[in-house]
Amino acid sequence: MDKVYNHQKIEPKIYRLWEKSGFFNPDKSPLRQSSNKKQKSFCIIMPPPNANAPLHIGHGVGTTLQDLMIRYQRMQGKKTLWLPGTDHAGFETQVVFEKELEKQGKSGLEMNREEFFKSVWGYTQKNKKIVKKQLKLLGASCDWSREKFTLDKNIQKTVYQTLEKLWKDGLLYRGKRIVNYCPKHKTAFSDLEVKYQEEKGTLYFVKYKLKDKKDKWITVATTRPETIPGDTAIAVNPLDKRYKKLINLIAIEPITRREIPIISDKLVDIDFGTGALKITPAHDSLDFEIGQKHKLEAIETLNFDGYFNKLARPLAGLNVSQAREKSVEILKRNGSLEKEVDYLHQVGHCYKCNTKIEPMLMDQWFIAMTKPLPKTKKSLRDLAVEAVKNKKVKIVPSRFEKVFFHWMNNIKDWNISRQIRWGIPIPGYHCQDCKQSFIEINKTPKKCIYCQSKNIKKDPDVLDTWFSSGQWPFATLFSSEGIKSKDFKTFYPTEVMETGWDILFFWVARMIILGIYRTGKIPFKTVYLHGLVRDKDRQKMSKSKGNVIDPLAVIETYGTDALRMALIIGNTPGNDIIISEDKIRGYRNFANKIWNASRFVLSNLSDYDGKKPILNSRDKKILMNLKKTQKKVTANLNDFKFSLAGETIYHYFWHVFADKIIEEMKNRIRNNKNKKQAQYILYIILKDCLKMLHPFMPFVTEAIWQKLPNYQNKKTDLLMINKWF
RNA sequence: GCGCGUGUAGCUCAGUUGGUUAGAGCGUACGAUUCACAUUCGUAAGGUCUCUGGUUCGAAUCCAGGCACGCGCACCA
Repeated sequence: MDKVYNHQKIEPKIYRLWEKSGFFNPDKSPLRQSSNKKQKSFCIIMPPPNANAPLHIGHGVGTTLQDLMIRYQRMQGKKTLWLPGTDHAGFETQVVFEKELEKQGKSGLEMNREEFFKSVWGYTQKNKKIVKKQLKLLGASCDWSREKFTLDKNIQKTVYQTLEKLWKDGLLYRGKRIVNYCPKHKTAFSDLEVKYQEEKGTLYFVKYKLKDKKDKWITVATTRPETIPGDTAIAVNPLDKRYKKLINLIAIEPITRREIPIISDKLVDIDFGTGALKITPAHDSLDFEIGQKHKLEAIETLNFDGYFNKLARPLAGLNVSQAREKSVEILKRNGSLEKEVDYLHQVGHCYKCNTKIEPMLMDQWFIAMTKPLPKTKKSLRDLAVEAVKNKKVKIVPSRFEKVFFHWMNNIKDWNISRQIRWGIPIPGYHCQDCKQSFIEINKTPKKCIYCQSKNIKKDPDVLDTWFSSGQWPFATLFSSEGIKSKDFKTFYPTEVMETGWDILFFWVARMIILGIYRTGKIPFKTVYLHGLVRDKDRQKMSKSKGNVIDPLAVIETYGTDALRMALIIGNTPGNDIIISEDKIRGYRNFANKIWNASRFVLSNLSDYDGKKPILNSRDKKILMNLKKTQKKVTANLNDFKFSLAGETIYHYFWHVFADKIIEEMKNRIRNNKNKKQAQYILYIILKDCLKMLHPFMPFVTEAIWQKLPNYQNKKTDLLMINKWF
């Protein structure tokens, strides 16, 4: 054995050894056969990394924690499956890819749909390979024979079937609604993709003259005077005494001079501004809601390219900020502007490019979240809330359950269509005659299912990525046989979903919703939410910020085991962690400590026969203490307290075993005092420590295990599949 | 507005249902070392556990409130 642990030399060899054994595959693991018939299964579906970039250190956290659980459970003798895969990540990937093109001086617009799709496909395939290589470097013991991609044929088939089911159940509908629209990316988003930022704005108090009542007016407060040409009413609260007499009168909109009614609706906040609200159904979601109720016209004055059209007359051809300036100018000139007040408010921005989101009226596909399922009184939301409420799905840490309920209570219908090119196409069709839309997943329809017209058009949009990844837990296990497949029966519901808290709504909630809806069963029993890795300035790591740490570089310098340990210790669920090189170096030293302590023990076992000698009470006490440590580590692992488990074994190995026990036994062996007992104790503790350490630091422990003497043929070849205590 | 989190050693963070001298990594001081390991060992310095009050035999831990920072959600136009 080398004097210093050489991770660069050993880690690749060990991974090859594991892969060659085939034991990552639960069907081939020998621990399975040696256990009783009612063997429990343990399955984690890996959150699929986006196939658009190499992994960053944040992925390292998830991968490490999952591998830790998987290795521990595998050693517990369970039929253990960790299923890997990657996500095509629709919008995310398209953005990254277009940036790449830009760097090369190209543009995605030069390509037609097929060419574009093909080049992105190639791009993701390349990244998939990199991701896979990185996962292996991290020591991931996942079953590569079951690897999946969100665009695999079978996955897409499952996704389509779910879509069809939703359609047939009346939960998927085509509707013209206000959606969040990014004028730069020219696509709609769900509510989650909008980031609100506080901004200094101006609240304009605008006078609308009353028709037939000279010199009388009603004043409304608005931050968006440029939308005035889209106004189709003014609304006041029915309880507002100030305006009671004005209800049902006609006001004159001050830019294009149209006549609009004054209506009453209890959604209007009496205390805001003047208590009178201008209603622009086409460009505001509350206004749209009120407009629907009162059957108001929705005048779409803003085009999808971000410029106003001729319906906004004097503002036509201007973008939003230009139009705002111009409208204020007009209002000032004609005496309609009562006053301007500085105003701090939250403005929605595109989470990717920070462009201001425009609420726009668009035809999109929505999933009804609060509508009852056929023959039940329960909605998709109800099913998910119920599962978490009665602890069928447990969230760790539990405080996120509150957050989950809060979000669920406010949930709105989910817009799943995206006006981009990379993703799973929506199998939707629009009839040009009767103007109705429908879903058809099995064939290309020839005519409209409603009016039989042959004048139908394929929907050009793709599905929100989260709609497909929201089905990941069962889609990955379905293979081609769906709900009857063997893997699905064996491993679903899966045991743990390990992911970051930042995608609790985006992903976890949707998996619970779609999992229960499609299979009737929860997708996983426990959700473990790890913290985000942040840099020294507490910034979230992201490629666009350029502050990512490349795990490859860290692994090369300090080794995977050191990195893993640094990511586990001090990392508690739901709390973010800051990773420092010093910490990683510290655990590199620990790996070396394990190596050298083992080297010492092994070099002193040459004349030992492996038999258990009679022990005195002092030696028994030492072994009792070992048992106590095992119990503590086991309990912590069962309780998702990985940091504590890691600290416990770290402390025991270094400061009890190496510092105290080895020193004592060293003297006894040298002086030939109870030498056999000393050798026995060293051997037993080392062996057990390697087991305990293996889920944390798989490489160094396996490498040493391979050098352990094999007394009475009792040693299993690979530590990886050795039985936990 | 509603909700959540954090505040522990110089720095970054742990602290398991309240229970002896509050821990880790790095850093600091002094010393050791051909004997498994300088990626080492020993010793030490360094903490009013954010503040105030309460419950308790006992509180970093539970409760109430204050201060500071961070975050999530929300149709206040």
